Amino acid sequence: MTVRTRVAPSPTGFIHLGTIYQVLFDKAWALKHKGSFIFRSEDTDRARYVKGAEEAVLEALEWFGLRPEEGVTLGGEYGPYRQSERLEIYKKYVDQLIAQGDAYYCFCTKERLESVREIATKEKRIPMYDGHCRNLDPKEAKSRVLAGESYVVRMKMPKNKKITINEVVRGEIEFDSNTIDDQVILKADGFPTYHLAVVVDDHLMEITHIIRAQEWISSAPKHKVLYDMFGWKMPILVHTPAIINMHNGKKLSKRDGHAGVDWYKRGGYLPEAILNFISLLGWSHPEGKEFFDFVEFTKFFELKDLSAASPRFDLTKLIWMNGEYIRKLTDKELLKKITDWLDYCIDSKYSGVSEYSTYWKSDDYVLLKNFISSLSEEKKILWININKERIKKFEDILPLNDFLIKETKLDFELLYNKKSKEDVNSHLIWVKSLFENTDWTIDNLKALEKDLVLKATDLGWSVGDVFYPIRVAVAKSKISPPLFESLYLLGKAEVLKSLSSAIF
RNA sequence: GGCCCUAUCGUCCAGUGGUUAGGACACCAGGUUUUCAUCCUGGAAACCGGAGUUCGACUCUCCGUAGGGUCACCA
Repeated sequence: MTVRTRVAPSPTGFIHLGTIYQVLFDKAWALKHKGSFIFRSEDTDRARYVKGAEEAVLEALEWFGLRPEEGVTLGGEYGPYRQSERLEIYKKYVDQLIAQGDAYYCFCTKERLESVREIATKEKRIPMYDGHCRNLDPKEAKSRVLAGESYVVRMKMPKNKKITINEVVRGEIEFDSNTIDDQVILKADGFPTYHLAVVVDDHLMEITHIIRAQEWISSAPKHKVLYDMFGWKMPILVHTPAIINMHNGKKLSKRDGHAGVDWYKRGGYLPEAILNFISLLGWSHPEGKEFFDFVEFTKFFELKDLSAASPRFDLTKLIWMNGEYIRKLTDKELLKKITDWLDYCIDSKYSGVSEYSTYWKSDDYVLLKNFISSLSEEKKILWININKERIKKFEDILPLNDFLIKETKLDFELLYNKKSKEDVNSHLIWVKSLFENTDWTIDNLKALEKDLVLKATDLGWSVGDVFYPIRVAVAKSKISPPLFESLYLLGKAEVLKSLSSAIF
């Protein structure tokens, strides 16, 4: 039996990190068994449909290297892969269920259903459909349908039955059929609901393993009943842990800025780092390794090793891991990625703000881009090199390079730093004259740096005291990337200008 | 509230019927360094509670408790 897994997102335009998390396992499992991973679009909710959303999903999957083998826009033998194009198919199976007496027409209005729910809630009962149309005479119902009355179709949930589903991670889970609603399977607009469509499609597309988020566990018995009604074999069920937002303890929702893939793209996270990190949520490498790529993950991953508990999603560790991945890149690779990332940020219309980032609306992207293109190849590499071990995600590079890309203001108090104005002034005047007589090459500057260290000892100053005022005068901050490399990149004219304005 | 799932350091994961309960991030301290960062060394830090089974339970069972999920003509 060929393994076939699938992801079936609703094309709403938002790509949830949880989808990627799920796909990681779907894709890995299919790959591991030389099977196929399928992308199906569950676009049965016309109200939420967003144009271009399917392409966006695909693009995101590709960014992570989790490309489906088959599906929407990709083609395959089991199409169409868009549920809105499969209406006739669903209709056929709905009719079958009605004919079998496993489903029935329901003419209840939304208002009636609402009031039923309301009363139930008030009386502290479970808000469920009251079965008003369940026992309507099928012939009479049919004639009302033919007469043009608006209707939905509901599945006839059996009474007083134990429904048992088998789940790979959690084992057998038992449900009481009386606690499960007569689910609507066909809506008034002729579209199926998720429950019907997913069962029909998974069966027809010969899906062998349903790997999806754990919030679906409670709908599994509904699906099980449908499979039984059709006389179909249910695929193997696997439920991945829900990712919990550690700030509020709830599952990561799209209201949480960092739930969307774009947030990571924009912040400058590497897809391979994200993948590595999330694969460690609910799973661990048998050898205890922390760093591994997707291919290695696929090799070691087993569905049964998945944890049943829901992990809290701690960005801190991802940030650390992303930094590690950045440092593994060559200077050239990193430079390319940073420039691509800048282009992405500049081109993107996105203007969201986030509690985790304050740079998203900044013009700094353009300034930095211009700065980089103004550098010679040799300077570009030097620049990336001194930034590499100082950033954990690309966006960190913005504040770090403030003084290189724009006018920044000098804080004299910071410059003097409890020393006398006279001492600092005379020191800077002296340094300035040294710079003036220096031919601006990196070698000369590094030599000068060495001289200054020696000079400090002569003068009986601490080495730090010698460099501190230069750093503050030029970088306008007491922290900066390596000083002389920075001076070199800034250029002689700018450096002298900064020193002049620091001397009074 | 009904139903379902879950429970080891602050966080993510290991772990065995008898262990000094292990690793990573974060944190703290020290070292390297002209700042920051990187890097190195060390430290603090956990088995939700109560019964039961057992010679012995963090590990098995039950009951609590807590957290999460789900109860739509959304998926």
